[in-house]
Amino acid sequence: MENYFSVLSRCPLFQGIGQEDLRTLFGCLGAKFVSVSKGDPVFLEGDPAQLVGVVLSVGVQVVRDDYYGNRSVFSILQPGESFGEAFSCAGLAHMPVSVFAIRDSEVLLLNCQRVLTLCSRTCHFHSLLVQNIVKGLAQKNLAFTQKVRYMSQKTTRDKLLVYLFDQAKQQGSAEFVIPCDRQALADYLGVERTAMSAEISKLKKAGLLDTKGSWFCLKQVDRNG
Amino acid sequence: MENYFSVLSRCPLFQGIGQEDLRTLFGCLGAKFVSVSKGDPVFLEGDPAQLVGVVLSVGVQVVRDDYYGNRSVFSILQPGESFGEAFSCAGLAHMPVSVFAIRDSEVLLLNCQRVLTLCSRTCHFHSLLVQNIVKGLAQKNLAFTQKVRYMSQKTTRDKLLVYLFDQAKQQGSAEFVIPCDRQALADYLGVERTAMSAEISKLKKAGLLDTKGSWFCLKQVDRNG
DNA sequence: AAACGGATGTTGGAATTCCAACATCGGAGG
DNA sequence: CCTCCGATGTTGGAATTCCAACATCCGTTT
Repeated sequence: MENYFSVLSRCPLFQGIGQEDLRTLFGCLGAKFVSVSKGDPVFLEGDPAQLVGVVLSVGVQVVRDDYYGNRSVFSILQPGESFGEAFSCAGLAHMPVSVFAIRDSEVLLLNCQRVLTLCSRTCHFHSLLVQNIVKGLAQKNLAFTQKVRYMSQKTTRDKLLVYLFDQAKQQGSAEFVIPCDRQALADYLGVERTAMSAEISKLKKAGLLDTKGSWFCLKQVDRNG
Repeated sequence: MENYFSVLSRCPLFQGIGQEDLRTLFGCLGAKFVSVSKGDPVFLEGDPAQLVGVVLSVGVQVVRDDYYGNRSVFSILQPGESFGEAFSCAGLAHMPVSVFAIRDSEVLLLNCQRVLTLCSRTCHFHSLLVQNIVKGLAQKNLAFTQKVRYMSQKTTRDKLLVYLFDQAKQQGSAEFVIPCDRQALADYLGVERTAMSAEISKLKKAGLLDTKGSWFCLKQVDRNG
């Protein structure tokens, strides 16, 4: 574990828990450090859904197979990211996805039930771990809620505008910087980059906004006139 | 609380916790039963995000205002449903939405921090409550993940097919029943009902599936020849 | 300064979706 | 059996999006 403390300390799951406490916690929870060879699974679809994993070194991907067995890559995980908690915490009996190492990798595995069922001597950091898991799940919920709201808008223009209004509100100013480039924004909103670009131009010409690079400025519209 | 035990016992948040245990739990957590008059807020946007609410009687809605103050209804909550946990658990400082009673209503309010921070004498049902919260958040995550995957498909046809393949897989059979009518499915997938209807017809004619009402049957396609 | 490359903007025709209007089906009730 | 009505399917033109190809801008390198 010593080798990975720098990763663990940056992992949202263990935020606020010191190195010594982590050691205690892992003992208490029966945490396992596992080496996975390139191409081998961390777990397979259909396995009991009880694990929460933390990626310690690069090269772990989540894959799912459709009804006809066509495999698609769901996500590629970075060191410090955790996986499996949504499935294990949702009470699913079986994992609906598989996780493979695409290189020789190390992962930390925790038993979700042991994490959530509190030990008799309630240690502070165990409670912190639960709060961190809850926080992560809740934050993903909020992120999903927003994304779905944008994607549910009918037109490219509306998706863009709802997103920009949200940014303005979140940043508390009609003038703000978005955290991604045009291509990433288009992908996030589920629209064509070029169509979005065209809409941005129209909005500019209509005097509704100004933008340069990642900087945007929404112009107040008189809605009563 | 006696009046509402039937609602509370059906609430996912309190699953597996008996009436007597609930009484103890509510005492321990300082739960508050609150009456809200029609039109009054349960909480307002900008309030500290620390509450988890449970709707006890009909008439509670979540609203949000955009950057220019235009109000839109986010969702209407049914008795037994909980609200606010995503915001309070995500560590937001302030509520990004308001919750209003649209009729005289009763709600139960819990302090999220007190729920997640375990009391020194770790009672079993307190742990259960935490697990139920985590389960709810995790299940919403899974539901969102699916919806986003469907909505991210480019065409109506692909959205529909990915959804149907998922259903087949989830129900373990090429023949299955979906839990909603055409209009609701179209809304869920973010497509036009009529466009979806047209796609279904095409797929039928192409021999790729059969359907009647909520019953569907996917035809195995020989992908190797 | 010139060359280069990545990000962004523009354009036009093909493909798709949207929308309204209407057709058809099938169950509930008279 | 008939009528009604909601759910579903069909259709055609308008609107939008998609896609590829290309233009422009701008910072970096040589």
